[in-house]
Amino acid sequence: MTSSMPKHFNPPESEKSWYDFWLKAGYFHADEKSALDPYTIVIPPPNVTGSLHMGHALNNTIQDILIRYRRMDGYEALWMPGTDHAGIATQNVVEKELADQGVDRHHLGREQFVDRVWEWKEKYGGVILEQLQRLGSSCDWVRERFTMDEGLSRAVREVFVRLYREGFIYQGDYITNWCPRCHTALSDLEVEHHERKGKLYHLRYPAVDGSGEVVVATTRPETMLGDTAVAVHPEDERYEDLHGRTFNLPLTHREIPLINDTFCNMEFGTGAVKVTPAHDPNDFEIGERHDLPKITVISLEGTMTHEAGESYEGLDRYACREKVVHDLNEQGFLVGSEDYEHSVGQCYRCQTVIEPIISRQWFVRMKDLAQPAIEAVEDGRIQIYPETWKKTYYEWMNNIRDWCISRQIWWGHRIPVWTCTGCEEILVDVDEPVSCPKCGTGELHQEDDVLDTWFSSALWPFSTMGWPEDTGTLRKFYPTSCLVTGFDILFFWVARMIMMGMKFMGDVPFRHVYIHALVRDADGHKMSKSRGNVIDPLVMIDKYGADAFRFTLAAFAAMGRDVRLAEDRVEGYRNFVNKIWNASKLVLQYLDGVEGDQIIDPPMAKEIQNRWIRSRLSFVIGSVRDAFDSYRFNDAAGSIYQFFWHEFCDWYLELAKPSFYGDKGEDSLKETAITAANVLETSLRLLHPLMPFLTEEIWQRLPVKGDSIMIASFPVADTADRDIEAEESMGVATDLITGVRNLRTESGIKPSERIRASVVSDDDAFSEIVRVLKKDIERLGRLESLELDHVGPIPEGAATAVVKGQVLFINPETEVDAEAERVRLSKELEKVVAELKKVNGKLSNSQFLQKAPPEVVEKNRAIQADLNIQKGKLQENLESLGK
RNA sequence: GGGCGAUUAACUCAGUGGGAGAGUGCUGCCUUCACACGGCAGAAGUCACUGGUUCAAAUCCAGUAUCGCCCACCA
Repeated sequence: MTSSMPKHFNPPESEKSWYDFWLKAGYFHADEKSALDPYTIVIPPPNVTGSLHMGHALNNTIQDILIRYRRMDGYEALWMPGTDHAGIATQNVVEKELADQGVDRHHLGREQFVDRVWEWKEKYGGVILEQLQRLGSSCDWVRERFTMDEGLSRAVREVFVRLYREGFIYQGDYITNWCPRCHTALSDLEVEHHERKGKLYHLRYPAVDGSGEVVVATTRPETMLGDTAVAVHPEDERYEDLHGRTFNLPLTHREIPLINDTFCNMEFGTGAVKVTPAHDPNDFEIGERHDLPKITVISLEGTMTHEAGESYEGLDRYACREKVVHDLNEQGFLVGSEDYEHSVGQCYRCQTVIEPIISRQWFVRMKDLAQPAIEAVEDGRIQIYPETWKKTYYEWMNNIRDWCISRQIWWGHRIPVWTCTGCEEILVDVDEPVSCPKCGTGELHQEDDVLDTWFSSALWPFSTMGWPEDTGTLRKFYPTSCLVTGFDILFFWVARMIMMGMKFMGDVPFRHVYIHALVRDADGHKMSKSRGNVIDPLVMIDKYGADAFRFTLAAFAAMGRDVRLAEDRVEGYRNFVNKIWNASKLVLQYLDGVEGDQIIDPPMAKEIQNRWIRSRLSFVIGSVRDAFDSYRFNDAAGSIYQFFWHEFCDWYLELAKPSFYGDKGEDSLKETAITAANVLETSLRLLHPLMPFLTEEIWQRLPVKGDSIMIASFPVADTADRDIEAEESMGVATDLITGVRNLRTESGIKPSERIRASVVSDDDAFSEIVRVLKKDIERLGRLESLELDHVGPIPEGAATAVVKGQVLFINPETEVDAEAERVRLSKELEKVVAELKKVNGKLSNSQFLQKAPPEVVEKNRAIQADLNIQKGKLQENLESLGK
C-alpha cells in the first residue's frame, strides 16, 4: 500500500508532530537495565538564563547526531539533559528584574531573594530546553537535572567535605579578582583581559632626607594612596645611593621604604616600582616577601576607603584617579603622563573592570588533583579530538593555580561550613549540624559565601547519575562515551570534570572529548549575549526548518575550525530537503504490490542501473559511518549529499524512469521499484541522525515494518552489493551522455531537437557496453538514434568529442558552425597537450621512475596513454572539419 | 611576551605528499508528466608571499605579511 505525498514538506507541522510522537513513545529514554552496550553523552548544561544561540545549536546538533547514530546502531544510548544554575548570571538577571520594580536584593534579604530566584527559574528556566527540543534533541528528558537539585546539591556538599577533610580546601586572606558590580570574588578564569587605551603616569616620590627622589610609573595612580614601599632591582646601579632611605608618599603623611626585589625589571621605565600590596597581585607577593603592611584603599564597592585619606574617602575609584592626578600635578609630584595601551581585566559576566582586592576566600589546592587528570590524557584513557587541543590542556594543567571557589553572592550552593558563635568551633559537614559538638550551646552560623558555579559543573558527569549513591545509572552509564563542547570552556569545565571524575569516581568522566568549532559573527568575534551580536538559530529553524539547519551545521563542522555561518548555505540545504522529498514522492508512486521485506532485503539485481546504485550505496554507507566514527560531520554530510542528489536523483532515477513507466516490462518495473525503494529507505536511515524530522516523515509513508525510523537500525554496508563492473559500465554511459549533451549545447542545438549520434570505437568492451546501454544513452542524450560502430570517415561538419578514448559525433540536421567548432576543439586540444607535457616530463625523468611508487608510475602511464589517444582523435576531428 | 589557528573560485568553506574541489552566486539553454527550492551544459583559482626538503608540494620545513583566538603579573 502506498500513499500519495503532499506537494511540499511542511517542517513546522512535521517537527512538532514527530517530536511529540517520539516523546510519547519513550524512544528518548535509556534503560539502565538494558543488556545493550551503553553509549552516553552528558549535555553541557546551558545556563537557566540562557536562550538558544548558535553555539548551543551547533553543540546540541552534534550531540544529537552522535546519540541518534548510536541508538540506531544498537547501543543503549543515553543523552543526559539539564541546566546550570549559573550563579552570577542568574543573580544578575533577577536583580535587574527587581531593580525595574525598584527593589534592592538587600531589602528583600537573602532568604526571600533566593526564593525569588527559584520563582524566576520555575517560570523562565525551561525556555532553553524547549528550544533544544525544536532542534530535535533526543535527550532523555525524564532524567533532566538541574545543578541545584537536591541530589546534585548533596553531591556538591559531599565533594566539598571530602576535599576539605583531605586538605585540598583552605581558607585565607589573599588578593583576588573582585568585581565591584557583582560584588564578588572571581576566579582567574572568570576575568577577561582586553587591551584598553589608558595613560601611564610618572610620579615623583621625594626622599625624606631631601637627598633625592625616585620616579615610578603607574596606570592606576589612585592606588598610590595604598603604597607601602618602592621597589628596585638589587643590582640596579642607579639606585645604589638610595638604598636604606625612606620616601615621602605624596598626598599622604606616610613614609615608605625603598626595598630590593628581583621582580623589578631594570629595562622598564625607571626600574623603580611603586608597591601596593593590597591592590596588585604582584605587589601582594612582594609585600609578603618583605613583610610590608597592606593598606586597603579601595573598598568592595569600588570606592575609596577611610585609609585613602580624608580628601578621597568615599570617592569612586575613577573619580579618585582624576583627583589624585590633579592633586599630584598641583603639588609638583606628577612628572608627566603618556598614552598607554595595556591589558585590563574585566568581569566575564558584566564587563566591569575588576579590582584586585584582599579578602577572605576559599580555595582548592589544584596541583595534586591535576596530576591524575594529566596522566589520563597522556595515556589515552581520554582522547581529545582534534588532538591539537591536548597541548593547550597540558599547558594549563601543568601551570595550574589554586582555584578560588567562594563567591559573595546568594544564588548558589552555600558553603557547608558552620561556625559556632559560642566557642568559634568550625564545623564542616554534608548535613547541617544540629548543635555544636564541642560546647553544645552556641548558635551555628553557616558560611555566607556560595560556591563557584563551575564547582558543581565539575561534578556533572556523575552527580547527574545519582552520586554519591551507588546507582544503577552510574554503573551502566559511567564513564560517559563522549563529551561534546566548545574550546571556550576547556579549562572552566572540561579540565575540572576530568580532575573531579578521577578523584571521586576513580575513573575518567568520558572517553572522548570532541571539541567543536566556535560559531562566530561576521567579524570573527565570539557570539555572546553581552556583545549583542547573536544570530538567532530559531529564526533559521522557522525560516528553513530544523532539518536544513541541522544539516548546515553538520556540513560546517569540520574539525578544529571556526564557523562563520552563511545563511545562503542553510537555504541550499533547505533545497536539499525539498529534493529528498520530491525524489521520495516519485519512488512512492511505483510501490504498488511491493512488500516491506523486499525493500529491506531485496533480491540480487539484474539490471545494470540497479546493480550500479546499490554498489554506490554500499560505498556511501561505509564513508558515512567512517565519518561519524571519527567526528568528521562535514564529510558525512558531504558524502550523503553527493550520493543522494547527484547519483541517486540525477542519474539513477532518470535511468529508472523507463522501468517505472512500464516501458521495460513487468520484471524490470518490479526490480527497479524495489531497488529504488531500498536505496531510498537506506538513505533515509543514513540521513536520520542529520535530518530526523524529514526522514521520519517520509519513512512512515514507506511500506516497511517498524514503528519509527529512529529505532530502526543504522545501515550496514553489504559488500556483496559492490559491483565494479556495473560501475565501469555506468561510467561509460554517463560519459557518453554527458558528451552528447555537451556537443548539443556547444553546437547550439535545442533540447527539443532530435538528432542522431554515432560512436566510432576500436574497443570491443567499450562497444559492448554501449550496445547494452544504447536505449538509456539515446533517451538521456535526447537522441533519435545512436549508431554503434560507425565505420568510415566522420561526416563533414559533424561536431565531435573524445569519450574514454573513443570518438563520438553528432549528425546535426542543421549545419554546425565550423569555425566555432574549430575553436572549441582547439581549446580542448590545447588543454590536453599541456597536461600531456606535464605527464611526459614526469615519465621521462629517471628519478621519478626510480623513486616513485610503482602504482603512481603506472597511473601516470595510463594517463599518458589516455591523453595521447585524446590528442590524436582531437587532431583527426579538427582535420575532418575541413579547410 | 608565549602558544595556537587561518590565508584555496566572486562569497562561505572542504581538501595534509602523487592529474585543484563543494555549496551559493555567475553565463547560456530548458515552463520534459518528482522537484524552477528544478534540469542540462559552462565560465571562473599564481592554492597569501619567499626560500627549502622531495622524483613529486595547496599539502612537509623555515621565514615574511595580514587576520583571528587563547594564555601570561611586567609597573
